[in-house]
Amino acid sequence: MEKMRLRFAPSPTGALHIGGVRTALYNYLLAKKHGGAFILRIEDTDQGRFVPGAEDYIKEALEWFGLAPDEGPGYGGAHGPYRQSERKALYHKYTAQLVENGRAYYAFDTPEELAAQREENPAFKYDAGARMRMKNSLTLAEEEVGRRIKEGEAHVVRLKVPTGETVSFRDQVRGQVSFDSYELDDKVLLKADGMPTYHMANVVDDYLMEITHVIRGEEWLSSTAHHVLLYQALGWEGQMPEFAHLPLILRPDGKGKLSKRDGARFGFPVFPLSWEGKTEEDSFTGMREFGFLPEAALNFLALLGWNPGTEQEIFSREELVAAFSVERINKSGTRFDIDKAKWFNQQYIIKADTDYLLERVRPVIAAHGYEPGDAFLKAFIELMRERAVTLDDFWENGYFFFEEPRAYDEKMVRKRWDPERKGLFDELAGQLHLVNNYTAGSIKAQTEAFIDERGLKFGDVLPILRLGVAGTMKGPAIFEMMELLGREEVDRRLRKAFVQFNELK
RNA sequence: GGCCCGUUCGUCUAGGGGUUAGGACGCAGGAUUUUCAUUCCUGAAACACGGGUUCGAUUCCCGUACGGGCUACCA
Repeated sequence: MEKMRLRFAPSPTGALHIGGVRTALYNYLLAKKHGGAFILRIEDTDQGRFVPGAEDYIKEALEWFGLAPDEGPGYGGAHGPYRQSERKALYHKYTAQLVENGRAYYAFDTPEELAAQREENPAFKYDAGARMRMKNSLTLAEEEVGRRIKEGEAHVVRLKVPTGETVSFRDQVRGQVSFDSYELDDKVLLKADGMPTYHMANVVDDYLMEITHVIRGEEWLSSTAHHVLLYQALGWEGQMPEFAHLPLILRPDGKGKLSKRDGARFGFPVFPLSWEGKTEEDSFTGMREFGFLPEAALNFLALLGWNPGTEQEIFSREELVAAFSVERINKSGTRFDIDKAKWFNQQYIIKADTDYLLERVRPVIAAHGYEPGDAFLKAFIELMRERAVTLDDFWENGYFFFEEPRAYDEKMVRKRWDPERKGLFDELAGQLHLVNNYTAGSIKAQTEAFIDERGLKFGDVLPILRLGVAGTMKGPAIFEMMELLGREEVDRRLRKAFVQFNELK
């Protein structure tokens, strides 16, 4: 069997959203499963929508997820160039061939004229029924056409869709899909600016790059009929790739496909990495910056529209490669569920290697101005990992490991603190300060002895220590926390807290 | 509007002519942890509707409804 070759072909029009990442992932998984190649192709044929930096963003995002392409701009490969803007000559060659064979034609109708047509008739389609009324090489005399082109008049090349045919193809996700050719319009193949449209470029490149399988979003399903027609017109039916159209990723409320705005609208990231747009409206927080682990995000994404047929939920990239199959891709649209994504992230944080987490938590803490040593940070991570859903939570829920509590949980202080007992607690603090060997075990033993001796209950003392040290009732085991913080720091915090508790009361 | 695609708990899904319709997230309750979280247990929660076909349909067929996509010299 020939080598499998799959491509991910985004257009550099801005940040790549999560649906695009999933498309890339599925392409990657299928390629790797069969020892094939995963190719990145940049579809930069729309000069009006080109956004500088978008290509780098796409590459960085893929690499963050561990989906580095085998071929692509900057990655090498024998089928380049991998930017469509650098392949213009190819598209010209094949469109010329199509015109010559009578499968395409030149059209001189201006955008304004077409707009006017649609104004008049909103259902207007430039198709077999309309083309003989338009200004093109089918209706104009040959000399006239030659003259216009020679004089540099703006023109496009359009596909001449045959009449009376049924165009059908087998989609690997949806099965047989058919269209009557009279439904199909004469798509523009080559634009007036000399760039190809997606339809032309995608067919030419997939053929030239020997792409065997096309996995893309469902938004392409309708135009696949045109692509099939193009393969036929070019004489490449035999080399036509397999198609698999993925269900769309829907907004959390199910109203339409997920779009750029939805991140801001629903308050969570729908992009892999943050993006600095020209305006605030055009800037987004990424999953990375939100505190997601790439492995977790990838795992979550893989299960959005595909399932292994088993009850396994947690998959490493390697396991995904092994388990993936196109047959198990779902047909229906899928909503982006941030709660599930967070759950995956939490699971990954709990199970991650400490050293791995160390490198990811360090910057989170450093962002707040603290650069503790590895030993401290590792101990901190072990204490906090079950309490963090995102990497940011290490700071949010554990900042008191680095600085004094910003505030005390007043409600709890009022509930647990008795001003009469300040002396008693000062005494306890004093005893703890003097404990030999400041470890969780000995601090605990000393506290227990104190409780016993004074006829107290754990509930009288532990919450007070916790509140004094962390300010909150939420957090890791109190004695472990105290050990990590150290004798002097704990003593300072406790003394200060008891004074403040009296003021609060 | 036209064409194409879809429809199992709130969400992601398994399943498939006869099942107590299974799992996961979330939610509720409980156990463990004298906090929180984790972990474990329990619970509520679904086959869009109408016709067929069939001894029997959630499952197959046809409609309807609903949802989505496309309908650009955007991808």
